[in-house]
Amino acid sequence: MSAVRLVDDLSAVSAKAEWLDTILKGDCIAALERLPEKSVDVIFADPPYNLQLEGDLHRPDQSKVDAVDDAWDQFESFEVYDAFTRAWLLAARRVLKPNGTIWVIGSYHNIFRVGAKLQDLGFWILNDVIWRKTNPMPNFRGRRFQNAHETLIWASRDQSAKGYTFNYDAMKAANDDLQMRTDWLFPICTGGERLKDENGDKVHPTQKPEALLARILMASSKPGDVVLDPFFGSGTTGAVAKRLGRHFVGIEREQSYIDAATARIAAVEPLGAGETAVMGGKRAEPRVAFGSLVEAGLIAPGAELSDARRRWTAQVRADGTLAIGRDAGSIHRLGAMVQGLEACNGWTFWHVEREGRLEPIDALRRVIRDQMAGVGA
Amino acid sequence: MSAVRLVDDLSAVSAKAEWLDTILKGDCIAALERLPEKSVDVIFADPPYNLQLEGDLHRPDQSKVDAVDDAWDQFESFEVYDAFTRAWLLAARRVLKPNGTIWVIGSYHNIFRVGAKLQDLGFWILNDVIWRKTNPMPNFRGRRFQNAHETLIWASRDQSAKGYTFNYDAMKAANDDLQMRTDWLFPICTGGERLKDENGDKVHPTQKPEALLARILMASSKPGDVVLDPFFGSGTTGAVAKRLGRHFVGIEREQSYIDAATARIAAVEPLGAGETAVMGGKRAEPRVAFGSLVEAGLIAPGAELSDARRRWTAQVRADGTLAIGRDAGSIHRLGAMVQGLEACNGWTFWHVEREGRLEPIDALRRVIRDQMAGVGA
DNA sequence: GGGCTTCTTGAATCGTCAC
DNA sequence: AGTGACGATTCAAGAAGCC
Repeated sequence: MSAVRLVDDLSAVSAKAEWLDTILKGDCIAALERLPEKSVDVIFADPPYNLQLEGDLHRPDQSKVDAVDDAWDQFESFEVYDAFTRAWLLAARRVLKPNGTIWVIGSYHNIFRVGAKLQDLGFWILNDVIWRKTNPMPNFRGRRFQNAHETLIWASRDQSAKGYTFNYDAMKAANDDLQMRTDWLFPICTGGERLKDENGDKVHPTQKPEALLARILMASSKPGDVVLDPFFGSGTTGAVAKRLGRHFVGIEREQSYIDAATARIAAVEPLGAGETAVMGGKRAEPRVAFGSLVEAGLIAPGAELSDARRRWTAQVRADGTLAIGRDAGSIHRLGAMVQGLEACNGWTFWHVEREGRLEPIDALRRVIRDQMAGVGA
Repeated sequence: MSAVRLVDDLSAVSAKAEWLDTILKGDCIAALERLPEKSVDVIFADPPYNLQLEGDLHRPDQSKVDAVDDAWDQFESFEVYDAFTRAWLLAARRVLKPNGTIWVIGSYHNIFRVGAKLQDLGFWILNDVIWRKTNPMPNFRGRRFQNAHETLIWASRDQSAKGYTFNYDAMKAANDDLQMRTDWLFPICTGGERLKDENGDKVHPTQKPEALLARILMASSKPGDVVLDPFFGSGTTGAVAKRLGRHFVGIEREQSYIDAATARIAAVEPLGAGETAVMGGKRAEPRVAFGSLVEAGLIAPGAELSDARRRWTAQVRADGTLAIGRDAGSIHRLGAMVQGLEACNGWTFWHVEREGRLEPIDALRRVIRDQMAGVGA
């Protein structure tokens, strides 16, 4: 590293410090353009829904439903909404790191337009996720199904971006050891979590539950990552990011929302590093070559390996390869060969006999890894 | 009615007779253009998803996943897919009655484009509905969330069309007297319902479950209505429409699918008029429940329920209601009615005969609940 | 037959690293 | 940038096989 680059880095860090963990006031697109490119790991966006409400809606008891009729949710036409969507998605894409991902939440009023535009701009959809509401608002007129969900789209920056963060093992563990599905069940934001002003009115009409953001950030970010929310509103994204040990950047136009979010986030107590750590699986473990087991004396050259049912056996050679008759190769290649398959995980396929029982050689790899961890500690 | 109008009507009926309850062979758009305008009550469309698969996918046991790689699912680009979508939606809109509605099913690969195009063409989205799968294919590589749902869009022809059919009370009654929500739980189509050819291979790669179509048609059509499916495939729409006393029209290009669908539909026994009747609109009338058991086939429409001492019996109907003579209602209400009580838990009151013994229907509900356990949350 | 295990399969945009 | 080696990864049902 040269001194010049070091200065560059320092200036970048310094520039970062100005906007990390802050709320930028102003228009979403203009603010996005002020941020450095490729600087954000995860974007969560809850854009205006373009609700096309005609007149007021009344409950059966004639009470008026407090509809989302704020000025920021009014668009003249689909064309105008599409142009707005395209503009902010483009600006968001510029600030996203190459391996960053974006989440957008919406309802049937806008989500189809957002999804199509995401695809048009080159984003690559990874999943659509359904937030099933335990307590949705009823359909008061009885003319449709009760609208009981919202839709989230999760997308990477490009089709070719394979290095995005997905904490698969953590998600699976949190779901009783079953893969996390695309249908999530959460209550809507009510009670003590719902921000109210001094009159007892809700601060923001569409405040999202923290549990939803927590799952999103636990699934697709790492501690220390930068999380951007271009429609910050009451700051749920910032509050959850801070609590989970992620940095946040919020963009918001309305001062009343900024005030509420600022106070809210200030009151958040971050969890400790141990609590926010992401559970990693085998993928996160350091690589160990089979040969190093032989070198370490955990398996002697000449030892015999077999599969779990003792259908095939192979001999360990001093160079860390296996041999069956005249054939030789890696533990993986020979495992594939004897089974007639394209591929094979030799670590779990091959076993060694210890005290009369067959044990996968993966258990020996564990020994090596524990030794490595012990040295590092 | 004048004689002229009567003749016109007759000729219309005569013309109808040629295509009602038939499968039209040929290109979807060309066939749609041969149908009279404003002649269809409900359209159910399962268009190609444009899956964009690249390499092979293997399960952890190295077996190869049988991908949907048929020629009909291949499109050169989003632009080509959009043009295709626009063309068939326009042709479908012409044949739809002014108060008709359209259902389209898709996945995240295509549904956003379909939804946006629906809006562009003037359709008015009533709901998006989520089909949650009890048994979806896992994500074998652990790189994303398990894709556990598909999305349906339900739309009317115009924003101004307020007279569309929605059997609100029947849906509510079938859902334990709660409004039917937009998240529906069904298994994918397997077992005896899945059509196989003489080699035991599946006839169609994406056959939809009949329970899904049953709910759609029970919700949005009346007996005698005309139901059109422009991507008929193996004919699930036709089979369910016939069983429920609706007319169907199918459009399909491939002869093998037509042959399978023809035989399948010929074997369907229509239910009696009493079983397919939808409950009247009066909200004060007794209501019913347990529709999901019926949709799931755990209890067949027409089956007889009785109380533990066989003092009373009632008949199950396709919309999830019970009938005793001229009376109809939820399991709770009819249980109360026959006993002369204010309230009654129909789940424990009503029994079904299995292997000569009476078993409370609550035991069947447990089956459904077991399906739901472990899902979501 | 019954209970148990094993096998099969489903609309799927399903790697990463070193050389 | 292209190539090849490493080695990580699955849930629910129904059907079939086995004692």
